[in-house]
Order: sequence, then structure tokens, then C-alpha cells
Amino acid sequence: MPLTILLVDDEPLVRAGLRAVLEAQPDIEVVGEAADGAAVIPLVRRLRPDVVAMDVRMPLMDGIEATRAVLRTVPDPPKIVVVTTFENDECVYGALRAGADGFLLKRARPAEIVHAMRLVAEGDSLLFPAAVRQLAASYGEDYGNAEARAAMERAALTQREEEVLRLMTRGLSNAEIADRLVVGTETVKSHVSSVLAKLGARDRTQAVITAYESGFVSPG
Amino acid sequence: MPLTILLVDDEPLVRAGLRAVLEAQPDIEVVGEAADGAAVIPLVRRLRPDVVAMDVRMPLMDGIEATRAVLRTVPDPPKIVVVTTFENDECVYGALRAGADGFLLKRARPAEIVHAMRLVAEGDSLLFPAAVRQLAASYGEDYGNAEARAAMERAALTQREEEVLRLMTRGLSNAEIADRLVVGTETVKSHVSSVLAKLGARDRTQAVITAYESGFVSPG
DNA sequence: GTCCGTCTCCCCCGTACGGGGGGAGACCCG
DNA sequence: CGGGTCTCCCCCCGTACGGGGGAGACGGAC
Repeated sequence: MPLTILLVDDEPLVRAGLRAVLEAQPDIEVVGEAADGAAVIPLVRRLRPDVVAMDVRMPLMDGIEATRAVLRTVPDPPKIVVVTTFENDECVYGALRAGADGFLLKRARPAEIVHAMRLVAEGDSLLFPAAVRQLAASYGEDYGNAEARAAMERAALTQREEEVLRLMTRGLSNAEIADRLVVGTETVKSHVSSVLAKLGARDRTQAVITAYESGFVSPG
Repeated sequence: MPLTILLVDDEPLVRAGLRAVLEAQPDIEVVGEAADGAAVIPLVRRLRPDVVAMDVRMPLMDGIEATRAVLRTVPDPPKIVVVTTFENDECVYGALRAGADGFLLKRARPAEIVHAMRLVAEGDSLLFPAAVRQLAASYGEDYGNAEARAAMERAALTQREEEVLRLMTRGLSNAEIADRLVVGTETVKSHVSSVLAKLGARDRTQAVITAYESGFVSPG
């Protein structure tokens, strides 16, 4: 039986290209296409492809959400290969974390694309060699959401404010932070207020989110 | 001039082993050793090694903190190779994010270790091939803080609760969530309350933190 | 049929939170 | 010296938040 593949990409041109490349192989069959992540789950359920080639950047639901959704909701889910244009696309990382089995550059040569699909279908996770270095490099840059990182930089928090923010990201209340820093709660409140103002956050939750998104603190 | 290396590992045996392997090479010189991350910065400043071989798990200051510290405080910092025992060591990921240039398994063959040091010194980031797959697999497992992940699993949130939590992690208020889900704010409050109860969180901020730490949502 | 879980909505109530002010001492730097 | 920044403290005040408790509707499980 052939290797069945579902293509998910908002650009018809890309889908056509992938289809052409893949269907040139006698043992590979493109069983369906979707233009957005939102449409993926029912298609996967119905078509039960071996592999989903998933674009990361799509209008309604991006590849990361879609990957997560498929893996959570579909029993015995297909392998998922994330397809992207840029080697250092920050989304790739999120997709891998969401459970993608590999990723692939759009500019890869046809033979490489075919090879990647076969490898993944066989259960091999892969990180495309040319991109591994870029991926590693992006780690070095202290990965994070670009806007959030910009917000953190613009913020230019003082030492004390950074300290307070860090404690906020541990889930401490103002009173607890005051206790920890051996200052009054009113002092903490004033620090918190300037942190919120500088980060453009409405409340401490948004500030903590920005801290995570910017890489100011990292999960784990 | 030789390739200079600083060894950082809490186990003398491991340091001895690395030293033996590396110094067998005529062009490699181990210029120093440290037993803990806390001692690294002054040593790096004084010895100015080309590469630091850094254990991830150490008593006082772990390899992640140490890596971050070195890269932040030392001008023109050395390359840092993270050394670990386990392929799926969760710390590895954090170290890479902290700016490590590569990682290496302790069980690697001597030739591989030497090769890795040379590669990194030449400016090549590397992810050791045998470990790449493991790393990718660990992505699939949805990397995150173990306790937080356990908390998320124990929580067993309903579909709606997950949805609400996801919107909380976008920084939305109860009213905004209600608006988004087209339900009443009281409904949202009730969902939020059960999310907090299930996650053992005191407030929405702590819930969002757990969500990030567990990998329920990922920065980026 | 009954039971249970989920989703929905409602009430009251206390408080931690956050906004908006003002003010004071310490420090560095031009 | 004055200006700026950082730090800390205090006030009032409104409200979003979270706890507690209750309840109807739907669905699936038994």
C-alpha cells in the first residue's frame, strides 16, 4: 500500500508543488489538501493519511495549534512534518514542541522532500540537516516571541523591577514578594505598577506572559 | 596555538576521563577544571579557554545558570558544550536556550568527543547526531517542568476548561474570555474557578505559569 | 429509567489588585 | 550645585477577581 500524505498550506502554489514532487513517486499518494489548520482534523479523521505536511504560518489556525489539535484529538495520529520557508522560523520550534515529527524547508530539493516523508513515515524523527544548525543558532539567540522580546527591551526595567517581575513569574502575590524582598507591600505595588506600565501589560498575568514569551524566564 | 578547554563537572572521574581523552590530542590542551558552575566565571576570565565542557547537573549552580552567566558577563565568551549523561535530559534543552553551542553525551566515543570540541571551536554549532532524535522525541513528549506537567495531567481539564485556560494564557480577562466564547462572565468565572482548583493554582497568574511550565502552551 | 459530568447561569461577599496621586532619601553625573 | 534615576513609602478608590453555594439543561453511561 502506498504512503498517503495530506498537504496543509494556505498557498495553492505550494500545495501544487508538493503534490507534483510527491506524486512523481509511484509509492506516494497525496490523498488530500487543506488550506488552513482549522480544516485539518476532520480531514485527518476521514482520510487517515500516514503523514501530514503542515505549513506553520496559516491564517485561521497555524500549524502549531493544528499539530497539537491533531495529536490530542485523533487516535493513532499521523506523522506530522512541519513545512516552513525560513530556516530560523521561530514557529518551527513551537511546532516541534507541539509534537511534530520533523520539519522541512520549502526550498529543499525534491529528492530531499521525498526522502523526508519516507523517513518520517518509517517512524524516524528528523531534523533536516541544513536546518539543524540554524535551529541551534536560534537557541543561542535565546528564543522567544519577537514582539514580547521587543517589549522587554523597550521596557528597560530597573534591577529591582526585574527582580519583582521574576518573583511574579513564580506566582507570588504582592504580599509574598514584599516579604521576600523585605520591603513594604506598598513598595512592591509601586514596582509592580511600573513593570506593568513599562511592559504595556494590564495586569500581572499579562506581565508574566510577556516574561515567558520574551524568554525573560523559561519554562523548565 | 592549541585548542584550550575548560572542564566543568562535579565528578572528578568524569573530568579525568575527559582530560585523558582530550589531552591525547596533540593540539588540544585542558587548561583548567571546575567542580561547580559557581566557579566557572572567574576561571573563564583568567584562563580564556576556547571551549568550556559543561556538565548540566551540578550541586551549587547548574550548567544552565552557569552557561547563561558566562555568556552574559564575559566579553568575547568561549564556546560552551553541554555534557550530559542522558540523551533525553530535560536540562539539555534549557542549556541550549541559555546559549550553549552544542551538547555531548558522556557515553560518546573518544573520537566523537574530540570531534565535537573541534567542531564547536570552529564556530559550528552541533547537535550530536545520536542525540538529535532523542531531542526531537523529547519535543514530542512536550517538554516542560515535571511537576507542572504532572499537575496538568492530574488536573484532567475538560475541553471547555482547556479552552478557557488557553485564553487566560493570552492575557484575556474574564469578560474578554466570555466575549470570545459567547457566554456569560459568570460562566467564565465558574470555569476559571475549576481550572484554578484543578491545577492547585491560587489565581489566574499561577494557572498561566503552570500552563507554560507544563508545556500546555509554549512561548512563541 | 436513573445517575453523573459538563456546560451554562445566577447570587452574595471579601479582598487583593491596580490606577492615580504625592512625597522622601540616596545616589550619580554633568 | 541642580537634575535625573532609583528606591522606598503612603493615601484613596474602584473593580476585577476568586470563593462559596445553588440550579437548570443536556448528554452519555449504567
